[in-house]
Amino acid sequence: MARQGLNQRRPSIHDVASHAGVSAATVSKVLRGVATVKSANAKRVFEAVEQLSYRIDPLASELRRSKRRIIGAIVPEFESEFFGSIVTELERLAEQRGYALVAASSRESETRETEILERMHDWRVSGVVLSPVRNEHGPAAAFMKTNGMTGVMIDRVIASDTFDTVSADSAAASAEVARALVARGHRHVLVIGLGEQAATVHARLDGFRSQAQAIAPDMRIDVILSESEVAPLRAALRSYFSKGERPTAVYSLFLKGTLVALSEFRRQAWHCPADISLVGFDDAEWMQVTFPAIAAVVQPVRRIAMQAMDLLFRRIEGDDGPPRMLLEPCKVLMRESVSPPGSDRFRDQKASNGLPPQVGAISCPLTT
Amino acid sequence: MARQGLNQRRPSIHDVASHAGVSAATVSKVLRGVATVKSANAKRVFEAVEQLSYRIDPLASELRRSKRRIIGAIVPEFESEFFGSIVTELERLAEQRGYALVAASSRESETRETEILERMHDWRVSGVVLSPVRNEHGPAAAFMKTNGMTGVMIDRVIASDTFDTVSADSAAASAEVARALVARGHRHVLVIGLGEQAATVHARLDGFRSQAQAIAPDMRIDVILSESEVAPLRAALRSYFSKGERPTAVYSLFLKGTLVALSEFRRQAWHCPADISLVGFDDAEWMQVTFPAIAAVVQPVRRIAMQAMDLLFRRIEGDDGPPRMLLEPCKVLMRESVSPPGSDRFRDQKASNGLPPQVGAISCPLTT
DNA sequence: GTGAAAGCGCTAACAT
DNA sequence: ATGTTAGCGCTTTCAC
Repeated sequence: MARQGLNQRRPSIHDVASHAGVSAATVSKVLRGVATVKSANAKRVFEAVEQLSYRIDPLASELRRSKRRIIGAIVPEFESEFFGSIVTELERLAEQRGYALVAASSRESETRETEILERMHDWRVSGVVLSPVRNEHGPAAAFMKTNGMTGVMIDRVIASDTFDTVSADSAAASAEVARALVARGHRHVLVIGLGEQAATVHARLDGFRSQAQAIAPDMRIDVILSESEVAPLRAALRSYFSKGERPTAVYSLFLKGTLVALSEFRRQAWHCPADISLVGFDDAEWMQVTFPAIAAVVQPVRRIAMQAMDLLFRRIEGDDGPPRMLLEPCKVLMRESVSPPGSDRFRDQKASNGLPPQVGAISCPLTT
Repeated sequence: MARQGLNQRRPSIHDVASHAGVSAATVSKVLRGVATVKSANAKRVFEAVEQLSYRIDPLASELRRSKRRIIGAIVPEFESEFFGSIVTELERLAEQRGYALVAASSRESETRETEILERMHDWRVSGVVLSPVRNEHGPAAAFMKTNGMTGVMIDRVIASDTFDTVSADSAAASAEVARALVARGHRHVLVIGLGEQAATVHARLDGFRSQAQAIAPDMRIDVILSESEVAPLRAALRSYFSKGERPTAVYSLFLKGTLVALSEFRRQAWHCPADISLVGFDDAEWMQVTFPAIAAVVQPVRRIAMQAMDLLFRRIEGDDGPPRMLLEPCKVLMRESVSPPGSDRFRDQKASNGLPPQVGAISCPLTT
């Protein structure tokens, strides 16, 4: 049985050289495609490479050339669809340009964020795509600036005076949510969010609030922002409801809040949307297969990744223009979890056949 | 405005040396904690390090020492909660031992899987945690073996004669699902799965089938296995239902199948669990906040990651015993989506108040 | 105790 | 057209 991990010393460029009867320099030239090599020798080099199944050690090579074809990516977590997709896209785009992507998760900690950044700096990465825990003014950004790192910030950012930023146009999306809710007659909305994600949360909240107030001055907007953890938000929400507050709709500014809201609805034995409507920022695959299907703001993940990489490589290639700030438009999907308040259209339907309502004919493509 | 990306040459060990008035060798010794350095000199070195904010270039250092403190991780995708958590855990465990984790996604392609493996081999990673697209016999495993790489395989594997494997005990979990369904009186179950994930799917299917047949020989089990894509599964499921087949329960062998099943239920205007029960392999956060809450098999993510890393580092440290095969027990959460067939307990409840049923008093902790 | 020298695997001038 | 030499940033004998 062939054993694993023998760690047989891999052939070096010198092994190839002696095998082919040339010098290491020649091998290097052949492999980097320098034209000035006699084709007979080139051939012998290729044969030796083949025989020894030699491959360049990219890290050694890049050490010598003092540049590393590595892009770092830092996200708050790997577990969510959103950041998972972001990393997937960044990986694809980096590899497209012949770079390797090294991804790490800050696990919602700014300390860890900076540590990762230090490591990436130690690795001499060519550039970093940073999705900061909090916003564009944290210690990570400061570290990048101080150390002259090349980077682009995404997602939980508004605008930086040092780095390019790319994010979803949260304010516009929130305004659209406001219009949709107002149009359906909602005049008392609870907005829930996480405090620490300052940049994004405020954009989302303000976008909603200003639009709502503009078109429905009688709108009452309650806000519950918790710290970074989910538990306090749940507690606050529970206490809010137990005080007898009954908004007709909830707008959650982030995915976990949507889950919290749903679970609190269950706890109160409220039916969505008959008793209360729900819209959440961030879409997820499951939201279109549940009953009711959950209305959501869809972030343009691929576009964000694309723009970020474009800007990053522009910087890597030497562009030193002023920092750019990109806002990419979201899509708002008004699904079944939103209906006019008190309309009870589902409840009414049910009375007729004794069954909860189902929208049978809708096809629900899972592909996103 | 301080510009980014200046790429000011970073201080090297020689800069520190001259700053401290010693040689590079001495600096190296101090930094690696060799005791035989006069403390006065050590102090000056530390000061210089501080002043220049010098940091060792780990890649250069490891080049010289011909070992790289890097662990590679390859997963089929980043987007799912399961693999997201796996990567998070692996990252944590690798860093705990002073290694960096470099994660990559094969995007369900065996070709890409091997390419990634080649790159990691080029990088001279110390070891690899591979979650193969298909199973332990694919080209990736062959590549690792041929090249004497150190590695552990997880998730979609049963047992390898070359590498350690760690996976959830799919068969046992499936048997438990079978018992639960049989106990509730189900005698016609549809099992759906994805064909290409051969290793896992078969363990899950066989575990279910043999247990069901053992305790309920009259059980009818239909099986729909599709290729790797979701679309054909959906089509097959739709055609199956449109033929008039009416199993009383569906057991989905993987998460995406659970979503497909739910969306097809909707399409048929069937109510879960009144009309049909549903259990899925793989849990997700949202499954406990929907109505009905979805019954699911919970994989022991952290344990899998832990065991994988333990085995891997044992190999890295030279263990060359025979390959081990670890099966970690799952938890089966029988939530509301499973009820006795035709029981209509929800339907009955509804008749009384004209509302769909809600389990109000259940608290649904989101923490997993 | 310390530093000069050699070298990890590779590349780039510079000779030839 | 090729090989020699020097060196990327670091570590490690091995003399002193």
